[in-house]
Amino acid sequence: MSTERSVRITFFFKHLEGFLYRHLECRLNEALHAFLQSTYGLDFPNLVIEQPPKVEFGEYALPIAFELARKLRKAPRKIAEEIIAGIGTVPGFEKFEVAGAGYINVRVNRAQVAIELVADHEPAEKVPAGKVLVEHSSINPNKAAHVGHLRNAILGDTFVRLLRFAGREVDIQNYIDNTGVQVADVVVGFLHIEKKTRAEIEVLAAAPRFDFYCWDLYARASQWYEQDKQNLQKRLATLHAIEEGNNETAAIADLISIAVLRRHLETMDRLDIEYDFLPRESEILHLHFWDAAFTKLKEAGVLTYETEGKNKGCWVMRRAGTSNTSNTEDAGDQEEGKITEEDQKVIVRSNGTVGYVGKDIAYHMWKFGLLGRDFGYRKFYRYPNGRDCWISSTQGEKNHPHFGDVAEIYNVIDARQAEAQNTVIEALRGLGHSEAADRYTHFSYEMVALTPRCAAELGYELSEEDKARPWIEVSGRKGFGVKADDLMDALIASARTEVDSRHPELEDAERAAIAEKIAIGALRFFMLKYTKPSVIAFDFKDALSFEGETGPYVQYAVVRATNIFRKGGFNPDSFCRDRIGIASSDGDGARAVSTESSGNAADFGRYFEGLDGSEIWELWLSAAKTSYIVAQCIATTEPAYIAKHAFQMAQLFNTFYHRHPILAEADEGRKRFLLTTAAVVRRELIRVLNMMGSSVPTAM
RNA sequence: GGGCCCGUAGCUCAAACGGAUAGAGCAUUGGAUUUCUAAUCCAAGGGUUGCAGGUUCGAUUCCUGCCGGGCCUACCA
Repeated sequence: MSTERSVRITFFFKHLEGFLYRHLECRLNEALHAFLQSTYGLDFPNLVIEQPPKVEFGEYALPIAFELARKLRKAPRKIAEEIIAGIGTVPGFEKFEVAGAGYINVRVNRAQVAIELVADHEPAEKVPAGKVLVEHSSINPNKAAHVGHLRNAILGDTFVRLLRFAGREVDIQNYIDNTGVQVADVVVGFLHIEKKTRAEIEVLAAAPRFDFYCWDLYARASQWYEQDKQNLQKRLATLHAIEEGNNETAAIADLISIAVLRRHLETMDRLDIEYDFLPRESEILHLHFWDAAFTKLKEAGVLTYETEGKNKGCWVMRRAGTSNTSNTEDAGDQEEGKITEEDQKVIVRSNGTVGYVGKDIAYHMWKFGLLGRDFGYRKFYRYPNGRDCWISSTQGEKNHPHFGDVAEIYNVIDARQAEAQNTVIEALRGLGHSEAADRYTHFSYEMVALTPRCAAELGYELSEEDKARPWIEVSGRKGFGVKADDLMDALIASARTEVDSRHPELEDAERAAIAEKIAIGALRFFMLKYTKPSVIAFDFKDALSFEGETGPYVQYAVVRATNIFRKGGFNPDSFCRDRIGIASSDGDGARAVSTESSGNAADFGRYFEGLDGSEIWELWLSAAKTSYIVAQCIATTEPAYIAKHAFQMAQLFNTFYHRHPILAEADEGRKRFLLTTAAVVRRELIRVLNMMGSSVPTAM
């Protein structure tokens, strides 16, 4: 395990460039991998690299020696020593040391990381080929969006931003189910309960917050069905008329769904959430996507025709998650591929109509470019920034962007639909598109429910049983829930009260703008701080909080950093460039930035020494982790990590801010170092907030 | 009945791949230099990680069983 070998190993590093946390981790991984391979002939496909519990232990920790102890029949400490002796030097690392019973703690070259950060130099990544499609929101266009939809849209939009940060090209789609029962119910409400004419509905649809009107009407329609079961016939007739198209009822349904859809886009635009394309179920129907899919599904034997039992006359497929590996003894008795009734999912009903899973299969074949058909496209909505959002249409415009035909898809859909999603995946697999199925991710998350207390606040009467529940599910049918716009209004009003009392000197418009940024920042952070499998039991008290682990806490850290530069007469955005600017042209910052003047990046090493230095280093380290966290978020489809990261960095910054009065610092070199620290952290915080879809107010 | 998810401090949540003393926020209590500083900072108390086994050098994490809760399980979408 000579150094010669180490040098040779070094030669094969794929990630020679980069000194940020993520690059160093990759390089450490490769160095270790190569060493274990060449020395012990062992291959570890996924080596564990941890983060030590405390920064004093270093930046990385390797528990590998414990794992090797058994295989090599040696003490872990001994193995750890061997590895350290054999691995030699790795660029960017300063020291490997044995700790505890056999950990290898790894220290990085702090100054080198700092130089990289100051230069804001992120080496070009090898980005996987192909486009990514993220589908999110997908709100039924029959009533106002509520808190549950906010969670969906915020998760989806943040994931899009994370992917784009990682260099991926992303299409954002919002699937619109405009021909289903939910829309039919509102149509029934207008035509049969309120007995409105088309002209009257048109007037209502043009009024502000038409979706709120529909919210109530939808709940009334549900009640109306319960009053008299005969009324359900109206629903059925309406549904048929809508699916059929080309009639007055369908036209009214279209006008309603379009108006509500516009409201949804406006609501989401308040959160800076945009879409590229809105595929609608009506086009999946009218452009006969299903026919094309049906033929292929039959040919591939994915669908089977039932000739008896409760699903007689239906085309069914195996429900995902049910086992088709029947006991071998039984196999002889049963026909090949026979699915028990319980495990059957009806795709085509006995009356020949297709259910939503079938339509979803066709839609997903289209997404991967496997259907052989395409939508028509027309422009639908223009965002304030000038970008267009397109919608599906039977007859489209000639020139339109190319949608679909993507390499990977992520569907942001709540956990209740896991089985349906998995059934679509299995259908793709059954069609022989395993590689597509493997790149199909159901981005599953749990619902937003309301705490019993919150429900009571909203004026709902609760049974004793309900009061004892941890949460109560939102129900559109009952009109039970918190509307997205109402929540945003409440947040803005609450933030506004605070801003008014803190900054009476500011103009009204500026105070309004500040309150809005705080409100949106709070909301987005709130929806992101919970991990996906956690049900959010919504409560106004938690959501309206602007202190502690919240979005405004992070925004405030940035405002504080900005204040330092303003008071000091510096430009925070160009501060780092001005420090390092001239020197980094030959690509190697470490050498190029010499120690010609104190306060240069290369000088930073000494400021990281000692206890005080280590504390500041922890802040730099956090700032260096952004791309690492992003990669982790994408790999685990978990945006919560980015919120956690933002909070932790802000927390470290606030401590730093409190401990070091920067502008009062007498030592010029040290002052510049502290300013650079603030500039770098500020930049990273803004970057991370942008990924979470929020921006920073001018004052707080 | 079957499938999926959850159970961690008084409350709300973290702890990717099994790893070092299980961490935050809120709430409670006590403190913070007229400063770039209070939407902030520091400190204290608070834990048998639902229960019982198993695997492992090591389990909040993996396996089995039980207890408690949620969701899915329509010729609805």
